[in-house]
Amino acid sequence: MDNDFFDRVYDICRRIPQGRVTTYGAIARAAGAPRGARMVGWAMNKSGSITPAVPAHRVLNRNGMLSGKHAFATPRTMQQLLEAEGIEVKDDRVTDFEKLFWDPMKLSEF
DNA sequence: ACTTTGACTATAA
DNA sequence: GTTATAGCCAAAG
Repeated sequence: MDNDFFDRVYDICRRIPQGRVTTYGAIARAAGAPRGARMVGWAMNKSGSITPAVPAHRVLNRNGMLSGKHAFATPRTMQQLLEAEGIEVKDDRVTDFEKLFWDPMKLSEF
């Protein structure tokens, strides 16, 4: 694949089912950069400038916390989007995060 | 070209 | 349990 790491990240993010969430580490690992979790976040930040836009609100940190809420239109946007998908958010953290966690590699199934 | 920062993660105290 | 520090890699200043 000639796609850049960022493009691969975007592709994975678009594959996240609605009502599910994943972590930067999982995406980075699926993209071939297990140590590039921060780059995933950087790519997400750029997601507002790409097309089609990716559901960055479904990407959380390893703790299931809404680490990137401040990058949206308003810090509240991310939580609202998650709640709109049936995800319960409490104190900037997704409840039952482990239950809603979606592994991109599990779907790709090498 | 060099320094600083960042939507992270893991380990140590 | 939380807080601090280090490792990581790429983009922005």
